[in-house]
Amino acid sequence: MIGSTTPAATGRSASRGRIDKRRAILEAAFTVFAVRGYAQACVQEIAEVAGVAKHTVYNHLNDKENLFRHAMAAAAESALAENLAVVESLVVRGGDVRATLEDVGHRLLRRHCDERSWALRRLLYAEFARFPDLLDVVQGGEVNRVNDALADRLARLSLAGGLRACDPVEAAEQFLALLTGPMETRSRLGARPVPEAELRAVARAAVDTFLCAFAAGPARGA
Amino acid sequence: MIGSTTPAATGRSASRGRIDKRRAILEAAFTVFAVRGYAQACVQEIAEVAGVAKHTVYNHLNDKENLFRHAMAAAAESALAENLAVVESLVVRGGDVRATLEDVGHRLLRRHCDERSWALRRLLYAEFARFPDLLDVVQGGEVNRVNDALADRLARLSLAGGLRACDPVEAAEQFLALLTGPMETRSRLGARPVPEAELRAVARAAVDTFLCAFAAGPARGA
DNA sequence: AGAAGATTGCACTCGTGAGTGCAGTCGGGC
DNA sequence: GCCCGACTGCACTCACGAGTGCAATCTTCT
Repeated sequence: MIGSTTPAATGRSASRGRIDKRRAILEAAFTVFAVRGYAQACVQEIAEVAGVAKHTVYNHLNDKENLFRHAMAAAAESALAENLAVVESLVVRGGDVRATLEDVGHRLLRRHCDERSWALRRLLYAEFARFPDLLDVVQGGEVNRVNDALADRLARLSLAGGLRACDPVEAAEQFLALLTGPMETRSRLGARPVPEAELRAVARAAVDTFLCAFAAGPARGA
Repeated sequence: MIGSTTPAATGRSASRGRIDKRRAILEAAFTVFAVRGYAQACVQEIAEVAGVAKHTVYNHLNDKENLFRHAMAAAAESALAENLAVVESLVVRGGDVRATLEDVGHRLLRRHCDERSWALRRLLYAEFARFPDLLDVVQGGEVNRVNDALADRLARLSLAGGLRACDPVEAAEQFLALLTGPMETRSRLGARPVPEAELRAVARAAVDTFLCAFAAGPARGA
């Protein structure tokens, strides 16, 4: 969606119409903001991409600022939901902790590396100085809550004997760090699409190291 | 320097003068860009902060774009030098690998969390879409070279028996990830000044986990 | 059909900031 | 003392984009 240059992904066919223009506007806004940045993005273009008149944009969201905030919030919310869904799926099956962690890690990495996620992070970094509250809207929900959810799961895993006793929050923090840290360089801020195999390799390496530190008994790397 | 609001850190006393105005301009430019972002920063203000006439800015650097690029390059270069200096100091002393790693990790974290570094990263993220070559100027030198230098040191450490045999590049990657990853949330994109004790704790935790995975013999956490 | 509200296209105001031109000033070298 | 080049202050042009007003049109509800 982000990379799309086609003018109206949502509402061109029903050009003059009814549907949820608002959603189309927010989506288009995020797309354009992602490409141009806040200041360079002009409302006119957002309206065009949304397949809507500029006036309509101002009808739904009064300001460019408001538009930006809501677009970011919407994007963050959907990204958060995706990540949480992945984390929630981390359940203690038979006893194959390694495979489970690798799978979850890999899926988290895929989310982390897609275009929308990178755009969200770039915009957050970019406009954070001018929109300090953005951090609460985006980061507060995005990173912290994923970390907390992961900590919950790791705690369960620990109690079930899959991991050694540890501070689950710290463990989650390090697991996520081992996953996402290496991507900063590998995907060039999202400019380079990282092949699946590489994602898998990074996830495997992260789990290797993670399990060396946190596995329950006589654990050992691959 | 970044947080300073005083108009001329370098060249106000010798207002009409000779010295290296250019350096003052680049520094002022980075300061202003860091606070306002590229688009919102106006050349007039940069000139004022540098203690220089707007015209002089255009004399030294033709464009706002050029100004931005050079300011970023200068800031990145100095940041890189600082980080490399820290990594270079990682030498195999007696045999206290853990203490050495913790010290280096802690100093890297301090660099990573200071205002200039965060500003540099924020600007890179922010304007990367409009200045794709920025990544070569900044990131190419910044992250990769620090990683490479660290990999060199870890390889030496490994040969000397301080670490188990491993891919030093991957080890360096994970060590840096364990260090910087947790800071993303803890310092709120650089808005929250992280206390020394916390930096030290993160460094210790990173080294703990790192050594669990990469220590030579019968290594074990703290 | 008719009314109400949303939507549209267009033209407009207004502020802002990049970049330039010019005339005057300063400082150092000859 | 004088010249040259860098620097300065000021006023100016110009492009761009946010936000508004208005009249016409469409959609939907009754």
